[in-house]
Amino acid sequence: MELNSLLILLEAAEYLERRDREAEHGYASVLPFDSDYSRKKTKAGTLARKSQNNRSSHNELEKHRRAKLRLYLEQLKQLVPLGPDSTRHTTLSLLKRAKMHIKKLEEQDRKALNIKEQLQREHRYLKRRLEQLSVQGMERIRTDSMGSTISTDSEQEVDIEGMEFTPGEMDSIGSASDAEDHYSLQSSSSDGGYTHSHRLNARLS
DNA sequence: CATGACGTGAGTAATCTG
DNA sequence: CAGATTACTCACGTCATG
Repeated sequence: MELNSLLILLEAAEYLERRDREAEHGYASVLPFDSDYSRKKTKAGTLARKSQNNRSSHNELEKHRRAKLRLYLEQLKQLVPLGPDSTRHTTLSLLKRAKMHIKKLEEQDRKALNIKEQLQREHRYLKRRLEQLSVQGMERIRTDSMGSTISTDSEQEVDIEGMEFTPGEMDSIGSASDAEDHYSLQSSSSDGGYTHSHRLNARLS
C-alpha cells in the first residue's frame, strides 16, 4: 500500500511536470525568454540571454521548479516514517530513509506473498480432505445401515469443523497431486496439533 | 560549517517551421 | 529534413541561516 503510494507519487511528480506545462496559467503560459531571439547555443543567443527580462523570467521558472521539488519532498516526508528522533532531517537523509523504507516495504510484500501462497496450498489440501471425509462418512453410514442395528446420530456425524489432524493422519492421506500442499502443511505443523490460529500465529511472529 | 535557496549559464530533448 | 525554437534540467557559485 505504502509502496504503491511512493510509486504513485513518483509517477504523479512526472505527470504534474507535464500537466503544469500545458494547463497552468501562471508560469507555463509565460515564456521563459522573449521569442525574438535565439536560445540556440550561438554567441548571439548567449548574449541575448543575458538581457534582464530573460534572466528574470528564467529565474522565476527556476524558482518555480525548485518550489515543486520542495513540494514533492514534503509529500515524500509524509509517506516515509521519520521516527521519533528529533535530529535534523536534511534532503539527503530524507532520500536515504525513503530508499530504506522502499526496501523494507518490498521485503514485507515478498513475505506476504509467501504467506498467501502457503495459505492457498493449505486451503486446497483442506478442501480435498473435507471431500475425502465426506465420502468416507457416507460409506460408513451405508455399511452400518446394511448391518442390523441403527446407531446413534452422534456416532455417524463427521465432525469436520472441530477436527484436528496429526502428522500421522496427514501422512496417510492425499494423492500424488497433493504432494506440494501436503508438504506445506507438514512443515507448518511440526508440533503435532493442527489448528489455524496456531499456525498463523507462528507464521506471523 | 553544513545545508538550502537563489541566480545564472549551458546543455538537450521535443516540437515547430519553411 | 535541417535548422530554429521551446521548455525544460543541470551544475556551479554565492549568500543566508542555524
